[in-house]
Amino acid sequence: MKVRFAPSPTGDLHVGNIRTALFDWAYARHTGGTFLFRIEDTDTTRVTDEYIQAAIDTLKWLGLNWDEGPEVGGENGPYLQSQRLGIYTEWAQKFLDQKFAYHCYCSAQELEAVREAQRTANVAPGYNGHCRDLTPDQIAAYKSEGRLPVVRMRMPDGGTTFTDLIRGEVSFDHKFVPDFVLARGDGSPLYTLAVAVDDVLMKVTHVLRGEDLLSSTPRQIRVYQAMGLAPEDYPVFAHLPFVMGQDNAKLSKRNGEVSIAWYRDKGFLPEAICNYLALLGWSPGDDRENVTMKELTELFTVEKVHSSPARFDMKKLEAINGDKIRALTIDEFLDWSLPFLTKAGVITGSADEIALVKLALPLIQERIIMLSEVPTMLKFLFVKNFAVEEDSVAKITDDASKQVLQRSLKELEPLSTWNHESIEAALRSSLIEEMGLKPRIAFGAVRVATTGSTISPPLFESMELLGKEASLARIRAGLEL
RNA sequence: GGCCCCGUCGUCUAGCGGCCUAGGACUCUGGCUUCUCAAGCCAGCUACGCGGGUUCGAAUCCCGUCGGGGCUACCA
Repeated sequence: MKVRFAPSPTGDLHVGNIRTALFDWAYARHTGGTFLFRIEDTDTTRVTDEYIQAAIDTLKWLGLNWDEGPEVGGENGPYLQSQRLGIYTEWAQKFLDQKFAYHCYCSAQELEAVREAQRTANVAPGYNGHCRDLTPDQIAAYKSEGRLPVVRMRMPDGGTTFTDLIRGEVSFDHKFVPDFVLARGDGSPLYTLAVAVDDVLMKVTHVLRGEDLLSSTPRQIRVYQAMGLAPEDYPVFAHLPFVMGQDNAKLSKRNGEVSIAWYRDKGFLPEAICNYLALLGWSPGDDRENVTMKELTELFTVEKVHSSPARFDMKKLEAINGDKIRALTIDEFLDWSLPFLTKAGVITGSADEIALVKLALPLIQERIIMLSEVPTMLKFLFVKNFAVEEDSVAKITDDASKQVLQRSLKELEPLSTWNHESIEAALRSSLIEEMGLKPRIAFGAVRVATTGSTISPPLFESMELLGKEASLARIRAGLEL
């Protein structure tokens, strides 16, 4: 049992690609089979080395490790189609020799004219078979014109029926599957050739891919036949439903970010992304939603995959990400947070800073949904030139607030033990009990003065970590505003 | 246009002929809790696209219809 993920990196891997990769991976792991990763870079005008590397990095970051493919190798390599060109040429020639395929000399303009005519005549579009049975004279004539022929597969009469693991039996009448091109005029292979040849040569048994490829399946099967494969040896197909954007269109930059890099920068955890994506078009069958990667491999089966498309919902992803963050141990949370803090310039990475971060993280673990919120939440602890946020200044310049700060200062200065219990006790008895203020009003003023914002981690714990000296200094500064 | 796929709350889904006056999660609304923001707890809103069958009985099976999507490349 071997499952493959074979993207064509014409851009950054997006949510749909990743969902496919995830299902491929989970299915392989579930069955104890092999997960093969192959790069389909036959479209040299659109695939770049950068995108290929990005695809590799993305899969690694997500934890979707592969058993065969780039970097890890394997006995069926190479795993970049651009390095396998000779193989495709060979097969194309074999198909030519066996008359399964033929040279087609039609020009792009001629083809377009045929299609145009078909459109207006309202008949099934597709290649009209013009070059199927050219005479030697005709061929010679085309050659003398300098035309470079493409290799075109001859679709036999009849039809193709196959059983899709997700959709059941699917049939195509060959009247609607025209002869298709295997190799370009310059000899380079097309997807239809390379994908089928590689799946056979790499001994792939299960093809899980996007439903956009459903109608190209008869063509792949035709190539298997031409390669001499017995029907029982054809790979099994399962066409995954789309992941769509909010407005029912395919996911794009317009309706939500699609690049996985964006999610990583925002501070989404790989496990949250995988968990959420797993729920798009699949469910364990009960009410479970929060699953670890390990549980996913245990629970995942293609039979449970839907046939209908799903819409991507950022809110749900965020909710799951929040859950995953809360499930982290402090050390894990620390490891994930540090890069965000250094990148934001909040800390430089010294041991003292890291120690303080570690003490502060428990305070914010249940109040954030993305790691990118960590720097904003903890900035007040590290900032050198402290200043109250512009929007919040007005909150502490009124007389009532001044009185609160004045009194706070008076109560806190003499404290010999500086921890959240002693701070709270001092402030509560004076501000709330003696002055008779509402907690949210009184503590709100102290919060703005010490953290610089109306939103912060719990106040007394924050002040404890900030330290007595800094806390008092900020309150004094607040009084000057 | 042709071919193919799809159709349960706003969204993701459970449901595979009676357990469904349709369950869960996210969102949203209201409340509780509360030092802010969260988290947590409680409550509420809202769905089987439509029309015919089959059946004692249908979200579940069949047909039609409408709607959405994909493909229709010397892209994948």
